[in-house]
Amino acid sequence: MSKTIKLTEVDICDRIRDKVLEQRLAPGTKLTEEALCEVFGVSRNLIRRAFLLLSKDNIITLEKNKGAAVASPSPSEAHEIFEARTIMENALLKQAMERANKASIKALRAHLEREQQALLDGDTPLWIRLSGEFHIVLGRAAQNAPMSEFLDLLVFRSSLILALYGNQSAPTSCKGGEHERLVDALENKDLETARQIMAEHMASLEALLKFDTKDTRQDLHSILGG
Amino acid sequence: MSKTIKLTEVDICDRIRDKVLEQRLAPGTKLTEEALCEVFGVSRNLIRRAFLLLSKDNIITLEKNKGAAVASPSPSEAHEIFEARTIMENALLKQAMERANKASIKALRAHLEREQQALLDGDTPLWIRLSGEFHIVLGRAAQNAPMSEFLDLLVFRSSLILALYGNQSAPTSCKGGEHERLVDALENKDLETARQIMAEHMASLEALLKFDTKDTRQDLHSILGG
DNA sequence: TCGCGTAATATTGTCAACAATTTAGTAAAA
DNA sequence: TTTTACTAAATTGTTGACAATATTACGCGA
Repeated sequence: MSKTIKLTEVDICDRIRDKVLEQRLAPGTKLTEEALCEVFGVSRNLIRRAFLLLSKDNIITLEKNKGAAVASPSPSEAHEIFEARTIMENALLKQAMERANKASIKALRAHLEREQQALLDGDTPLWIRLSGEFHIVLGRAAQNAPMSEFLDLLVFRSSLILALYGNQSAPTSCKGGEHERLVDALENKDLETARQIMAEHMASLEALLKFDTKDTRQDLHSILGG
Repeated sequence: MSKTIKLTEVDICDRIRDKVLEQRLAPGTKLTEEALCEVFGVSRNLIRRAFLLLSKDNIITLEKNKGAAVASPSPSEAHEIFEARTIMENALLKQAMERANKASIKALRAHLEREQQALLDGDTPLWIRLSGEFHIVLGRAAQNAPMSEFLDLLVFRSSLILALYGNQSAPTSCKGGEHERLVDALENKDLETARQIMAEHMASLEALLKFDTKDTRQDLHSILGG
């Protein structure tokens, strides 16, 4: 039997964040304390602390006496986040170019494998998450914790934005081997090429956005339960 | 009589952060819940939530069953933070150059006044805080909330680092009118000059660091009471 | 049917008591 | 004196009950 380790507020955060990254928790979804208590089998106290952390990352909104809801970034916020992300990805790319070693290249290649596999398996949520996580792994290669953690945050928020405004019918980006080409450029220490691929990649992501609102309700148990 | 508005966890965060920015809360200082309850006149619940937020910003460390202490960044963390800050200041400078308007220039000039006044008044803690806040105000001029908020964080953490490793005997930086010259360059849309001033400014800040540990204990009531 | 006010319900916020853990203090033995 | 074991105190972690607030449901009159 699996020993049930006592969950912390951070664990709960991560679980919820993952679902956001997988775009399985839609923006605007109301998160009630009671429901999450059941899902995670913990007390309200812990849930409330997790909410506090998530709200600090702008992954949920927390309004006094109104509770928590998955964040639903406005178009202008969306723009700011993509702008920030473009700048950060570029800055980190430069750092990564200088510092990437065998280990980080290997980690990136391994990640590409997993992306590929998820695509083959038709596991779309996993693939979406891995696509985002690629940029997180890439950021780690720059070996600057504050910066790569900030990028993490922007990647999470990007997921939220894509879930909200992403044009699902459009051919999904990242499938065109852009991630692979980025790793190649990194390995070859070809900063200019890497920058260009990244710029195109970011632009194509942002091009997916269509700013007309949609609204969805969801069942927390089925999403967070697993 | 002044109506005592009910404090939130965020208010308490801010109060503590301010003291960090003023370098009045030394790195390593233990923060007990009970003591802060008295200082702020709130329940432990709120203090614990404030701790959670502060720890997420790496302003305090929070260890299970051991409680909170003002963060005490290691030399390598310090280096990462200054590196990140240098990159972010540069990136934001470019954005600010493009977007700064009358209002932001005015805000910066007003801030310079306050710095000057604090210096004249001999109010060193206030001056230290305002020196840091200058960069926060400058960041705001870039009009990208995620990025400028990230810079805020780095500025706070820089204060911690300077308090820890700063060479107090050395002639303090920022007094040489570097902030003024930055605003001038910004107003003249002279990016190259601005970049150069900023680079020198950051370098001179980092040059103040001397990595030999010191250890201090402090009285929370007298520091946080006001 | 619609608007409005009111009561019932659900949800969030707060607090205080209790449990678990760490830290400080004390005394005995080497 | 130093070390160790043990006890007492202080500190942090957790829980559940209750208060405050918001949301919903209902009934009434127009």
